[in-house]
Amino acid sequence: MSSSARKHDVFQAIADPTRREVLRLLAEKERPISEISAHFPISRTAISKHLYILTEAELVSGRKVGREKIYHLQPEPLTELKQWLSFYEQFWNNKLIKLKHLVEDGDERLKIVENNEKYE
Amino acid sequence: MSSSARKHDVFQAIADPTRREVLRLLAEKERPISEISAHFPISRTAISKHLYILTEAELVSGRKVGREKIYHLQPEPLTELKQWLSFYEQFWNNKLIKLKHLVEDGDERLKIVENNEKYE
DNA sequence: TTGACATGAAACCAAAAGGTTATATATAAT
DNA sequence: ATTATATATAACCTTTTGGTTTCATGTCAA
Repeated sequence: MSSSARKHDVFQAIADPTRREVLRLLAEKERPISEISAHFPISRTAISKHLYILTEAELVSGRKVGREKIYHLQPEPLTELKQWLSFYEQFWNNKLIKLKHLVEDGDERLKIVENNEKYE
Repeated sequence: MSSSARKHDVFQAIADPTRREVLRLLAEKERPISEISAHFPISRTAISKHLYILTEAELVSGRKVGREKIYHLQPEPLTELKQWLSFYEQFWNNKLIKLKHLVEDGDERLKIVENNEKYE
Protein backbone atom coordinates (compact mmCIF):
# COMPACT_ATOMS: atom_id res chain seq x y z
CA MET A 1 0.00 0.00 0.00
CA SER A 2 1.32 3.41 -0.93
CA SER A 3 1.90 5.91 1.81
CA SER A 4 -0.78 8.21 0.43
CA ALA A 5 -3.33 5.42 0.75
CA ARG A 6 -2.66 5.14 4.47
CA LYS A 7 -5.23 6.83 6.61
CA HIS A 8 -2.69 7.87 9.22
CA ASP A 9 0.80 8.66 8.07
CA VAL A 10 3.92 7.61 9.89
CA PHE A 11 4.84 11.16 10.90
CA GLN A 12 1.58 11.62 12.69
CA ALA A 13 1.63 8.12 14.19
CA ILE A 14 4.98 8.58 15.89
CA ALA A 15 4.22 12.11 17.09
CA ASP A 16 2.60 10.82 20.26
CA PRO A 17 4.97 9.71 23.06
CA THR A 18 2.62 6.95 24.19
CA ARG A 19 2.60 5.46 20.71
CA ARG A 20 6.39 5.62 20.54
CA GLU A 21 6.57 3.73 23.82
CA VAL A 22 4.13 1.14 22.47
CA LEU A 23 6.41 0.66 19.47
CA ARG A 24 9.38 0.21 21.79
CA LEU A 25 7.53 -2.43 23.79
CA LEU A 26 6.60 -4.28 20.62
CA ALA A 27 10.18 -4.04 19.39
CA GLU A 28 11.15 -6.18 22.38
CA LYS A 29 8.53 -8.80 21.65
CA GLU A 30 4.97 -9.25 20.44
CA ARG A 31 2.36 -8.74 23.11
CA PRO A 32 -1.40 -8.87 23.67
CA ILE A 33 -3.23 -5.59 24.29
CA SER A 34 -3.68 -6.17 28.00
CA GLU A 35 0.03 -6.69 28.47
CA ILE A 36 0.81 -3.49 26.58
CA SER A 37 -1.68 -1.41 28.50
CA ALA A 38 -0.27 -2.69 31.80
CA HIS A 39 2.76 -0.50 31.06
CA PHE A 40 0.74 2.72 31.03
CA PRO A 41 -1.32 4.72 33.53
CA ILE A 42 -4.17 5.13 31.01
CA SER A 43 -7.06 2.82 30.20
CA ARG A 44 -6.88 -0.27 28.01
CA THR A 45 -9.40 1.37 25.69
CA ALA A 46 -7.07 4.33 25.17
CA ILE A 47 -4.22 1.96 24.31
CA SER A 48 -6.54 0.14 21.95
CA LYS A 49 -7.12 3.41 20.10
CA HIS A 50 -3.40 4.04 19.88
CA LEU A 51 -2.96 0.55 18.45
CA TYR A 52 -5.64 1.32 15.90
CA ILE A 53 -3.75 4.42 14.76
CA LEU A 54 -0.48 2.49 14.62
CA THR A 55 -2.27 -0.21 12.61
CA GLU A 56 -3.56 2.35 10.12
CA ALA A 57 -0.01 3.60 9.71
CA GLU A 58 0.98 -0.05 9.20
CA LEU A 59 3.56 0.19 11.95
CA VAL A 60 1.99 -2.69 13.86
CA SER A 61 -0.25 -5.59 13.07
CA GLY A 62 -2.38 -7.76 15.31
CA ARG A 63 -3.66 -11.29 15.00
CA LYS A 64 -6.28 -12.96 17.11
CA VAL A 65 -5.19 -15.93 19.17
CA GLY A 66 -8.03 -17.30 21.21
CA ARG A 67 -9.55 -14.36 23.02
CA GLU A 68 -6.36 -12.34 22.85
CA LYS A 69 -5.19 -10.03 20.09
CA ILE A 70 -1.44 -10.15 19.77
CA TYR A 71 0.36 -7.23 18.21
CA HIS A 72 3.77 -7.15 16.64
CA LEU A 73 5.97 -4.45 15.17
CA GLN A 74 6.02 -3.77 11.43
CA PRO A 75 8.91 -1.37 11.00
CA GLU A 76 8.79 -1.09 7.19
CA PRO A 77 6.91 2.23 7.02
CA LEU A 78 9.73 3.83 8.98
CA THR A 79 11.76 3.74 5.78
CA GLU A 80 9.63 6.66 4.63
CA LEU A 81 10.81 8.60 7.67
CA LYS A 82 14.38 7.58 6.99
CA GLN A 83 14.15 8.86 3.44
CA TRP A 84 12.69 12.15 4.60
CA LEU A 85 15.50 12.49 7.13
CA SER A 86 18.24 11.65 4.66
CA PHE A 87 17.40 14.79 2.72
CA TYR A 88 18.26 16.90 5.78
CA GLU A 89 21.43 15.05 6.68
CA GLN A 90 23.32 17.00 4.04
CA PHE A 91 22.67 20.11 6.12
CA TRP A 92 24.02 19.03 9.44
CA ASN A 93 27.00 17.37 7.77
CA ASN A 94 27.76 20.33 5.59
CA LYS A 95 30.18 22.80 7.14
CA LEU A 96 29.61 25.32 4.36
CA ILE A 97 25.96 25.55 5.25
CA LYS A 98 26.87 26.18 8.88
CA LEU A 99 29.25 28.95 7.80
CA LYS A 100 26.47 30.41 5.66
CA HIS A 101 24.26 30.58 8.74
CA LEU A 102 27.00 32.32 10.70
CA VAL A 103 27.22 34.98 8.01
CA GLU A 104 23.46 35.40 7.93
CA ASP A 105 23.30 35.78 11.70
CA GLY A 106 26.17 38.29 11.72
CA ASP A 107 27.88 36.05 14.25
CA GLU A 108 30.68 37.87 16.13
CA ARG A 109 32.99 34.88 15.99
CA LEU A 110 33.04 35.14 12.24
CA LYS A 111 34.21 38.77 12.38
CA ILE A 112 37.13 37.75 14.57
CA VAL A 113 38.07 35.14 11.98
CA GLU A 114 37.90 37.77 9.28
CA ASN A 115 40.25 40.07 11.26
CA ASN A 116 42.70 37.23 11.88
CA GLU A 117 42.88 36.49 8.21
CA LYS A 118 43.50 40.12 7.39
CA TYR A 119 46.67 40.32 9.52
CA GLU A 120 48.05 36.83 9.11
CA MET B 1 19.30 23.41 24.98
CA SER B 2 18.37 19.85 25.89
CA SER B 3 15.50 18.23 24.08
CA SER B 4 13.45 18.01 27.26
CA ALA B 5 13.74 21.79 27.69
CA ARG B 6 12.12 22.32 24.31
CA LYS B 7 8.49 23.28 24.47
CA HIS B 8 7.60 21.43 21.28
CA ASP B 9 9.47 18.28 20.47
CA VAL B 10 10.72 17.45 17.03
CA PHE B 11 8.34 14.53 16.56
CA GLN B 12 5.34 16.75 17.07
CA ALA B 13 6.82 19.60 15.01
CA ILE B 14 7.29 17.48 11.89
CA ALA B 15 3.95 15.71 12.22
CA ASP B 16 2.18 18.45 10.27
CA PRO B 17 2.56 18.37 6.45
CA THR B 18 2.49 22.15 6.19
CA ARG B 19 5.39 22.43 8.63
CA ARG B 20 7.35 19.80 6.70
CA GLU B 21 6.81 21.82 3.54
CA VAL B 22 8.00 24.96 5.33
CA LEU B 23 11.15 23.12 6.33
CA ARG B 24 11.69 22.05 2.75
CA LEU B 25 11.32 25.63 1.53
CA LEU B 26 13.81 26.83 4.13
CA ALA B 27 16.19 24.05 3.16
CA GLU B 28 16.40 25.66 -0.28
CA LYS B 29 17.15 29.08 1.12
CA GLU B 30 16.27 31.44 3.94
CA ARG B 31 13.08 33.40 3.40
CA PRO B 32 10.89 36.06 5.01
CA ILE B 33 7.47 35.04 6.32
CA SER B 34 5.52 36.60 3.47
CA GLU B 35 7.54 34.67 0.91
CA ILE B 36 6.95 31.42 2.79
CA SER B 37 3.23 31.97 3.14
CA ALA B 38 2.96 32.77 -0.58
CA HIS B 39 3.53 29.03 -1.15
CA PHE B 40 0.41 28.00 0.79
CA PRO B 41 -3.33 28.47 0.43
CA ILE B 42 -3.69 29.45 4.11
CA SER B 43 -3.24 32.81 5.78
CA ARG B 44 0.05 34.45 6.70
CA THR B 45 -1.00 34.33 10.34
CA ALA B 46 -1.40 30.56 10.16
CA ILE B 47 2.08 30.23 8.68
CA SER B 48 3.38 32.51 11.42
CA LYS B 49 2.02 30.08 14.00
CA HIS B 50 3.66 27.16 12.27
CA LEU B 51 6.94 29.07 12.31
CA TYR B 52 6.46 29.67 16.02
CA ILE B 53 6.07 25.93 16.63
CA LEU B 54 9.10 25.16 14.47
CA THR B 55 11.04 27.80 16.40
CA GLU B 56 10.09 26.22 19.72
CA ALA B 57 11.35 22.92 18.37
CA GLU B 58 14.51 24.78 17.35
CA LEU B 59 14.16 23.57 13.78
CA VAL B 60 14.15 27.11 12.44
CA SER B 61 15.31 30.50 13.61
CA GLY B 62 14.35 33.98 12.48
CA ARG B 63 16.14 37.30 12.55
CA LYS B 64 14.65 40.70 11.92
CA VAL B 65 15.95 42.61 8.91
CA GLY B 66 14.19 45.91 8.53
CA ARG B 67 10.51 45.21 8.61
CA GLU B 68 10.98 41.61 7.53
CA LYS B 69 11.66 38.56 9.62
CA ILE B 70 13.87 36.14 7.79
CA TYR B 71 13.80 32.50 8.77
CA HIS B 72 16.40 29.84 8.17
CA LEU B 73 16.61 26.10 8.77
CA GLN B 74 18.29 24.72 11.88
CA PRO B 75 18.50 21.00 11.22
CA GLU B 76 20.36 19.98 14.38
CA PRO B 77 17.33 18.76 16.36
CA LEU B 78 16.67 16.21 13.62
CA THR B 79 19.57 14.22 15.03
CA GLU B 80 17.21 13.20 17.82
CA LEU B 81 14.89 11.75 15.22
CA LYS B 82 17.79 10.02 13.52
CA GLN B 83 18.83 8.41 16.79
CA TRP B 84 15.30 7.23 17.44
CA LEU B 85 15.13 5.75 13.95
CA SER B 86 18.49 4.01 14.19
CA PHE B 87 17.09 1.82 16.93
CA TYR B 88 14.48 0.45 14.53
CA GLU B 89 16.82 -0.05 11.61
CA GLN B 90 18.00 -3.33 13.10
CA PHE B 91 14.48 -4.65 12.55
CA TRP B 92 14.05 -3.97 8.89
CA ASN B 93 17.60 -5.11 8.20
CA ASN B 94 17.28 -8.27 10.21
CA LYS B 95 16.11 -11.30 8.24
CA LEU B 96 15.75 -13.39 11.40
CA ILE B 97 13.16 -10.98 12.75
CA LYS B 98 11.24 -11.20 9.49
CA LEU B 99 11.32 -14.99 9.73
CA LYS B 100 10.10 -14.75 13.30
CA HIS B 101 7.09 -12.75 12.10
CA LEU B 102 6.35 -15.34 9.42
CA VAL B 103 6.26 -18.01 12.10
CA GLU B 104 4.04 -15.90 14.30
CA ASP B 105 1.65 -15.24 11.44
CA GLY B 106 1.55 -18.90 10.43
CA ASP B 107 2.57 -17.88 6.93
CA GLU B 108 1.90 -20.63 4.38
CA ARG B 109 5.17 -20.02 2.54
CA LEU B 110 7.05 -21.00 5.65
CA LYS B 111 5.29 -24.36 5.83
CA ILE B 112 6.41 -25.11 2.29
CA VAL B 113 9.98 -24.37 3.29
CA GLU B 114 9.63 -26.69 6.26
CA ASN B 115 8.37 -29.48 4.01
CA ASN B 116 11.20 -28.96 1.57
CA GLU B 117 13.74 -29.31 4.32
CA LYS B 118 12.11 -32.48 5.57
CA TYR B 119 12.56 -34.27 2.26
CA GLU B 120 15.79 -32.82 1.00
C1' DT C 1 4.50 63.13 7.40
C1' DT C 2 1.66 60.15 5.30
C1' DG C 3 0.68 55.96 3.32
C1' DA C 4 1.95 51.28 2.22
C1' DC C 5 4.01 47.11 3.77
C1' DA C 6 5.55 43.20 6.95
C1' DT C 7 4.81 41.36 10.97
C1' DG C 8 2.79 40.65 15.79
C1' DA C 9 -0.89 39.65 18.77
C1' DA C 10 -5.52 38.81 20.40
C1' DA C 11 -10.05 36.84 20.13
C1' DC C 12 -12.51 33.53 18.28
C1' DC C 13 -14.01 28.97 16.03
C1' DA C 14 -14.51 24.06 14.35
C1' DA C 15 -12.55 19.79 14.16
C1' DA C 16 -9.38 16.42 15.81
C1' DA C 17 -6.90 14.20 19.50
C1' DG C 18 -6.63 11.83 23.62
C1' DG C 19 -8.89 10.38 27.18
C1' DT C 20 -13.04 8.38 29.95
C1' DT C 21 -17.09 5.09 31.20
C1' DA C 22 -20.51 1.77 29.93
C1' DT C 23 -22.08 -1.96 27.26
C1' DA C 24 -21.64 -5.94 24.06
C1' DT C 25 -19.43 -10.05 22.24
C1' DA C 26 -16.44 -13.98 21.88
C1' DT C 27 -13.60 -17.37 24.08
C1' DA C 28 -11.83 -20.00 28.10
C1' DA C 29 -12.28 -22.24 32.43
C1' DT C 30 -14.96 -24.37 36.12
C1' DA D 1 -24.32 -23.94 31.80
C1' DT D 2 -22.18 -20.28 34.14
C1' DT D 3 -18.71 -17.22 35.10
C1' DA D 4 -14.47 -14.85 34.17
C1' DT D 5 -11.40 -12.91 30.75
C1' DA D 6 -9.90 -10.17 26.56
C1' DT D 7 -11.25 -7.32 23.46
C1' DA D 8 -14.53 -4.25 20.62
C1' DT D 9 -17.52 -0.50 20.17
C1' DA D 10 -20.17 3.51 21.22
C1' DA D 11 -21.17 7.70 23.53
C1' DC D 12 -19.32 11.27 25.66
C1' DC D 13 -15.98 14.99 27.50
C1' DT D 14 -11.96 18.26 27.55
C1' DT D 15 -7.97 20.12 25.59
C1' DT D 16 -5.21 20.97 21.66
C1' DT D 17 -4.63 22.04 16.97
C1' DG D 18 -5.00 24.49 12.86
C1' DG D 19 -7.30 27.79 11.04
C1' DT D 20 -9.76 32.49 10.76
C1' DT D 21 -10.51 37.76 11.28
C1' DT D 22 -9.40 42.07 13.30
C1' DC D 23 -6.46 45.44 15.08
C1' DA D 24 -1.82 47.28 16.56
C1' DT D 25 3.02 48.33 15.69
C1' DG D 26 7.26 49.23 13.41
C1' DT D 27 9.65 50.39 9.17
C1' DC D 28 10.23 51.96 4.47
C1' DA D 29 9.16 55.07 0.62
C1' DA D 30 7.17 59.04 -1.52
